[in-house]
Amino acid sequence: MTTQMKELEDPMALITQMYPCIYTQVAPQQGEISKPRRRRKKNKGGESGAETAAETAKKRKLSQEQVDLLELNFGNEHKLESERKDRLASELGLDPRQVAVWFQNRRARWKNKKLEEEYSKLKTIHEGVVVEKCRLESEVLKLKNQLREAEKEIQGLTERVDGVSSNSPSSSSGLSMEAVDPPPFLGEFGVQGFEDQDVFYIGQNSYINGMEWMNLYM
DNA sequence: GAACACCGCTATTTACATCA
DNA sequence: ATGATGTAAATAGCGGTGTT
Repeated sequence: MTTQMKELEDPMALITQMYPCIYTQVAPQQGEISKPRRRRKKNKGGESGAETAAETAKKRKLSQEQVDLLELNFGNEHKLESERKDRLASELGLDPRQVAVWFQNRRARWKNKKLEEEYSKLKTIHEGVVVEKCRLESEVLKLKNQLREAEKEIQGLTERVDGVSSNSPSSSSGLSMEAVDPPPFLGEFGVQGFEDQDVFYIGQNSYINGMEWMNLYM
């Protein structure tokens, strides 16, 4: 087995997993038992009917011209009907069987190439997704930190308000925001018109204060 | 439905070319 | 010169399909 084919083992699994509908004919479905192929015996030669080395050598390696014409035909149509096979064979001075074998091998090479292309495409997409995941995770961390800060702010404000109201019961009519720093946690979620108050919008035109929001959503 | 031929596919072998 | 390695051609075995 070549190194290229070894490299394809994982890609195949990956692609099959991601596109089961596309590659069902390529790889066995999950749960499907792939029969172990019976191992082929080596033909050590010397049998009756075996060709001489010279005859075998003569058959080897098609000429560039033959390959060019075969490639041209393959480019037009990957499948080979018997009529076209016979015509090509006579044009090229080859056995129809050789033409069929050439197309068979060419299809296998083409398929391998396609799989490699598909694999590198999926790999690129996967890398992008991983980067995006990292970005979102750090965003989550950042937001959690912001939330923690907001909690502290709310806690501080609550304590100060409690202190003020217990010290001067006459001022129970409302908060005196002059003494309080603007609540930073509203940030980009701040509601127009409520910039100076610790309120959150919870939809349907309802607004609640920070502690209630915390109780609801934390 | 069994037997057969034909075809395509995958895995493997074989022969050759190239390179260190 | 030679062994390792890659590649193309060829083969084996299997399954699917159409025909008789």
